Amino acid sequence: MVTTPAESVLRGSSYRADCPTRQILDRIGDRWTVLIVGALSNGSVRFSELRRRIEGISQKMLTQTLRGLERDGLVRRTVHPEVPVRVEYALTEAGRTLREPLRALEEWAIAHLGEVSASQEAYDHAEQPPTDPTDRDM
Amino acid sequence: MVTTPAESVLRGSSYRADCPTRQILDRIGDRWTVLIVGALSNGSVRFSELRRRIEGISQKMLTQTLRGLERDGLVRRTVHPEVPVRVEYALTEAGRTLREPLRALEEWAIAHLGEVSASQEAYDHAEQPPTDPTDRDM
DNA sequence: CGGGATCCAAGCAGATACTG
DNA sequence: CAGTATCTGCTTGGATCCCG
Repeated sequence: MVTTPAESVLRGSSYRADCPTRQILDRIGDRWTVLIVGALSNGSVRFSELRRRIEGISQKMLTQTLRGLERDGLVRRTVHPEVPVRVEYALTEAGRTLREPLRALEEWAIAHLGEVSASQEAYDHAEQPPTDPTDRDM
Repeated sequence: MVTTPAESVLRGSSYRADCPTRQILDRIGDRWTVLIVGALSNGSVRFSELRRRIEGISQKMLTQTLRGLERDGLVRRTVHPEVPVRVEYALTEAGRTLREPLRALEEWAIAHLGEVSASQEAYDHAEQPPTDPTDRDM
């Protein structure tokens, strides 16, 4: 089995902490990042609007995740010094490029969530501790 | 660009806990799942080999994550009743289809990790608490 | 060798209260 | 409105021991 010298995780090579996938997973692998990127896909959104859109996210997590995205250069934060402060968030160019692979993942999710759920149910249903070896059927 | 009426997260529609992206994120959004799928991309791998490949994963997390993948129908577990027990893990058909979107994500990571890191450094460097307004230089 | 069970530490995340 | 700060609970995950 010839392995390419590329540091591709998806090829099965041994990878350490410095592998790209690992890095990016630490960035976007959390619960909210991908959802926020999705919510910003169409353009600038205000903080409170964002909060309403994502529903379930706490204000702390929203702020924290937005900070992370801003730090990564994926989201741009714009403060409008108006009467009540207005803050807009938007994807940067880099952030916009993230939409594509994320969309692919979403499509996979939509296409396969059904069988995944079915598999889960089957798995959970088939489980019983084989404490008694004499009763092994089913 | 016409928007489809689909419940697409990446279009910015409001999404709740039942949105597909949310579901799939709860599945593969953890630290190890994607890495394990990557490690299994080329075929069956034994438990201990898997553990060696991923490096940094504990036996508990490996077992736990593999169980989750098995439950989702993405990984098949095969026990060979040999002298010392041998257990092989392999992707199922559904699991193999996951490689594509994951590969897209990995490619994005490779292509953009540089600028992300640069952005992080710039962000971290520009930060200092403006506690004293009279001392604003540095 | 593969993995279940337990114990425990650290980090994640929610609720609340306060600021500009 | 858009945060920051703190306190705390819960989950995650590592280490260890033991079993088949």
